[in-house]
Amino acid sequence: MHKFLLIDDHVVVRSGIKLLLSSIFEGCEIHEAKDGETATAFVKENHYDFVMLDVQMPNTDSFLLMEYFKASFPLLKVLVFSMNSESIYALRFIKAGAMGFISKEAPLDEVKKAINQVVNGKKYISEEMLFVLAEGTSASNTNQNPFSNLSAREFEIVSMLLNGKTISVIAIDLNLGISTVGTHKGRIFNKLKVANLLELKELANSYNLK
Amino acid sequence: MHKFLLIDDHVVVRSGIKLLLSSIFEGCEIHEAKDGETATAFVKENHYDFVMLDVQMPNTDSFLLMEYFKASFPLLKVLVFSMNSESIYALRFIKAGAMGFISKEAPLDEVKKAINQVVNGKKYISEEMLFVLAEGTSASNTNQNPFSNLSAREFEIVSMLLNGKTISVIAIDLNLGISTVGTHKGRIFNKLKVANLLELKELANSYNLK
DNA sequence: GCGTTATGTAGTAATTATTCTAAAACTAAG
DNA sequence: CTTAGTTTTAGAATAATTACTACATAACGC
Repeated sequence: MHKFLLIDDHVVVRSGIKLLLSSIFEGCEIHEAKDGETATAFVKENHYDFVMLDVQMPNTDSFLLMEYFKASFPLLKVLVFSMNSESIYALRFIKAGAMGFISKEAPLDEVKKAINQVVNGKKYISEEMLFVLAEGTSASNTNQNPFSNLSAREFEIVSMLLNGKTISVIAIDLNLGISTVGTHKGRIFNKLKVANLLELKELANSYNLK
Repeated sequence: MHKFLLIDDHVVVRSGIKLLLSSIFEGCEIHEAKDGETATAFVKENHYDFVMLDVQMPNTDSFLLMEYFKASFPLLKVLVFSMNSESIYALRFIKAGAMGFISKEAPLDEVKKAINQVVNGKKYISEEMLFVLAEGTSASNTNQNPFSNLSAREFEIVSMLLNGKTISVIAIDLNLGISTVGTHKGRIFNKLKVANLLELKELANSYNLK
């Protein structure tokens, strides 16, 4: 009989997934954890066919949790699902050993497919994810951290941007023309594939960058 | 027979709620809408016992949707549910005519209670909500949450800013002049005592606001 | 070494954002 | 119903940012 662990802080989400799982795997056993602490307690005591892990939970760093799972239970299959389809996260989770990554916005068929694949020990990566992965690896890029592709100057400017400095302030600080800093900023945004400061900040946070 | 409308962009959430509703109201009819457009089409064609409305959806301003419901179908009962338990939203939705507000983090019993109340034409307000309401009305307004000092429009714009939208995009979205939005933004920054978007984001995060 | 690509630098033009001011529109209190 | 305060709205002027182009160097691949 199948045995699953659902990790998500929202009751309704858990109910939804539970319903879905029950419909696919008749009579399966499903445990629910509302945070990382509960989850770790569960995995220590049980053997699960697979674990569904939500990305965003209060009081829980789900990426850390993922790493813990891989370190302590290397055979545990983890399917990560996220509110935002943000593929930035996806890549990191896959690299950290997740068997799949699916957005909560995905159609039901897609979710089912992902679950089935993972339960059968196959990796699941969505179309769009594949695309992003291809982009990322094609550039002979074994660099896990996108920030390491920045030049020294760019990195210097990134930190200042992350500290809330505007390009004109940065220009003064570094004795550069405003448009010079602007050019750097544009190139930084291109390299990191972010559209605005908030996305930059988010990306930086996800890499524990200050 | 009961007839409900679920408005939420996530399939799993809808499944969860659907399951819950079916368990309470045997044989009820449930329609699902994944965005505001679909939702408005539905309410025009049907009479619902009540509507469950998610706060955060892409391509949809749920607050605007709420106002539209109240304007066009004053008798329609709306139960708003939100990812973040933050009551700032709650107050605004209640003021705009929602019959209740419930967090997705709330225990199942609480959700059931809320649904039952609203279906029976009673308002539902949770314990913590009541507490906050009391605080808000008391004269000594040492409001813990600076965001509650924002006007409705300001609040609307803050959420959009936090979603990475620029002033000009917001202006188009809301059919306002660019300088209007700029004025709002300036006042928001003053009220919240932040100097830039990153600080705003940080403040918002510290109050668990999205 | 030589071509190619990445980096650091700006000027100029176009686009966007901010500030200041102020008029309606609305709300609440008297 | 009037008045005082708040909110929502912009125009105009100013300021800041971005986009595009350009060029000199530096680094890199073969």
